[in-house]
Amino acid sequence: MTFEEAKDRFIHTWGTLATQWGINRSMAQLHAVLLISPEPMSTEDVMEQLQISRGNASMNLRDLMDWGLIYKQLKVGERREFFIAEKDIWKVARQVAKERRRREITPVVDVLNELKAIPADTPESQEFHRVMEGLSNVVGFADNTLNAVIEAEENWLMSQFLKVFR
Amino acid sequence: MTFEEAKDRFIHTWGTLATQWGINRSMAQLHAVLLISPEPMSTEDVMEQLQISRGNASMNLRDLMDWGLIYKQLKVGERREFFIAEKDIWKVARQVAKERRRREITPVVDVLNELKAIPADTPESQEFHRVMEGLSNVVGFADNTLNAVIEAEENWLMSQFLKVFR
DNA sequence: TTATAATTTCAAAATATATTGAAAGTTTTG
DNA sequence: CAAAACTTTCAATATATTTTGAAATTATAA
Repeated sequence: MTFEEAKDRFIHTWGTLATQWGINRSMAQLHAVLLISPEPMSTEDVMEQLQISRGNASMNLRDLMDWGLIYKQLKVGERREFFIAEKDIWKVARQVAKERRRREITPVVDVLNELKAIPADTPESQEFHRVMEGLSNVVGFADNTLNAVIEAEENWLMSQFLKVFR
Repeated sequence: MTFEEAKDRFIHTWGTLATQWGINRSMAQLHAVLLISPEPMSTEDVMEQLQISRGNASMNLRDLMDWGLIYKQLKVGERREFFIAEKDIWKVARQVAKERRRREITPVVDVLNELKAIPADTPESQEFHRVMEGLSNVVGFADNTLNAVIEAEENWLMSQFLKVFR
């Protein structure tokens, strides 16, 4: 496999994976392209590399900035904006964990807490209560895990984790 | 909030959450309905409760069985098939972790290993190599975490985990 | 200030995904 | 075996999501 093929394969794989995660292909591929670029890239650059429209590039680059995965970079004497990706992959993971926690876990925790409070008098509502309790535990676990990733500023915590579950 | 409202809220919330995770609404709602039902339900039952078509119910019930989240149950003297959900929520979590690992993590691990092997001679390919190494580590971490959930047969392992990251 | 360059917005079009429902298939019963 | 009861399949339809591209907006330079 040549280097060019490898790049394409990575960009393509990243895009496919992302769609399974509710992230659109363009956004994932933009991220992939910027991740492996040693140089800042302009909007034109990424448009050309991925063969996507200006609007698409603009919107998804902005989303990537909202996620904290890429930054704008200005070049002196250049009017255009350039973009660079966050290259610390653990930081990327922390950002993603943080966003997903905020968007997906927190609302569910709130709903489950509300639903746990429903009186459990009939067989039906008792079953319901049991299920809500169980889900609370599992979601709490997911929440803890994401938090562990988010809070892990130093490597020792990560390596300790890896040790426990070797 | 009445019990009926709580049920609806749960079914709706579960369906919404699922779409963010690449699981379709019907499948998630079918799962929710069966989870909180103390009794086995027939296809007709779930069709009526969720107001979905026969084909939709049939296909998604089958998918849920493939995921190991629900089971068929036969009633004596009944010709129809009934369905019950796996009620052990930790088992549900393990099943989901197992499926997602198989479908999402494993293929990425393979691709990354392949791409890590690309010679790193130019600045571009060196950057590429660095990124692949970093991603390998992060994906490896996700893989370990999912494995921990999958392998956790006993509660002590889970509680130990929770302790580490309190 | 005006012209120019670059970026953002958003309605329309394209694409992808989910759902329906009727026909085909399967299993059970008499 | 044939009829009835039930389940599955899949082409057509509906819905949701993504992408485009041109117009509007904003920022910079002359």
